[in-house]
Amino acid sequence: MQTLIQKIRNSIILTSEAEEYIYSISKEKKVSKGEILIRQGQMVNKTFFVTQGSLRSFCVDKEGKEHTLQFAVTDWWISDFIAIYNHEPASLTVQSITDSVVIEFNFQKLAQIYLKFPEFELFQRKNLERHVVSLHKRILNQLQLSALERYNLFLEQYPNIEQHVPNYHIASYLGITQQSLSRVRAEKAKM
Amino acid sequence: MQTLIQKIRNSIILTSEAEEYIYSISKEKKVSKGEILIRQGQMVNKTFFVTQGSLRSFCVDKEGKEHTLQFAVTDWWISDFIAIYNHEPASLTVQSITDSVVIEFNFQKLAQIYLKFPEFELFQRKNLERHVVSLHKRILNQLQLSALERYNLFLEQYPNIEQHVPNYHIASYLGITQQSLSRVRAEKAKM
DNA sequence: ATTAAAAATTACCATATGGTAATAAATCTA
DNA sequence: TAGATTTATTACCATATGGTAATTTTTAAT
Repeated sequence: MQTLIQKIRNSIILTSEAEEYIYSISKEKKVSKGEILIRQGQMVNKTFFVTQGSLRSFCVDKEGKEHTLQFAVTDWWISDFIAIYNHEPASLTVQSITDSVVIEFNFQKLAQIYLKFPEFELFQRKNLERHVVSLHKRILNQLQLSALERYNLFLEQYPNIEQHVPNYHIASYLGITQQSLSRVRAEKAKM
Repeated sequence: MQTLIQKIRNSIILTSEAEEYIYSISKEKKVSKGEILIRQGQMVNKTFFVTQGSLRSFCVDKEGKEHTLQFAVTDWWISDFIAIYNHEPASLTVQSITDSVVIEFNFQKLAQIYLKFPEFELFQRKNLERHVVSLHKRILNQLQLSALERYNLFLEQYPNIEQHVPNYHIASYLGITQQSLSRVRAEKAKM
């Protein structure tokens, strides 16, 4: 929890009232490997801040194949923003990849923070700006890089995740099959 | 310009002082087809709001191939947010696809609006939230849909753009070559 | 330590998409 | 309207990635 508070203080001045409010609407939660926090098809009203471990969000297509939208490691937020924004059932599943610790927020209560403590608008705008930039980069990478290049970039961006995340999850993030990733890794090893 | 003012009023209460400030930091600009507003490699300090016509942002990879990140039609913003956010030269080119009218903002002056008129934080947060959701969808579509499915979705999302935008731009947005798009269209026509 | 389960690799062939090039169609311009 | 230019299509073959399935390796459980 201290890590989140610190993160907030990096953007804005956090009053003790606001800090108290944050504590009042959140709770720390230990989740074990494989546990599902948001399930595709169900209504979503939670957002999670990761303090330990790693999680991912993914959708399952009509053929049953999984596609990973996001990996979340320490200090990242994860939820199904599409569902929350559109007030519709989750199109994503959020699952813990390792034993993890998250801070769970009720989304509606979290949304009220902007009314009660308007300084959080700035905090959130900064978060969203950063997020938009990383999504733009992801899209450009997907458009112009080969599977090998995308994999190398992934290893740079998530230097420690490889030990914890099975390759087929990485493949589903990169937009290739696990077999293709395996081939890519074999080629890479040769070089 | 009225369309932007109206858009702002949909989110927040716009004081006359704020409205005046907006006028003072912006200028309407007519741009003709093919004109380049931001050039890859140069420093960026402008953001554009489209009131008429359509534009696109794209990068050119090492082999000279273009990859379209975004199409912007009436009521959309376009710039190179990666460059602005990271204070680095443009990685994108922003080009007018048709004769268009845009409102040009100096980005630094626009950024000051949050200090002068904090209500704009809410306005921008809403914009960014909507944008994040559409980017999440785009990534999921890219991961799970075939070229044909992505093309059909594109036609739904940009129902009128097809008449104005050459197919090779659409192809570069979908992540395929123009020849592949042509094949996809031929198959589609058969059905 | 042994067994079972999960994950990763490899091989084979299938398929979608890419690249080059030629042609056709559409659009622009004088 | 004629000619030039741009855009789109098509054909051919090449290549990257997908799908199925068998095998090996790693991890987890008893």
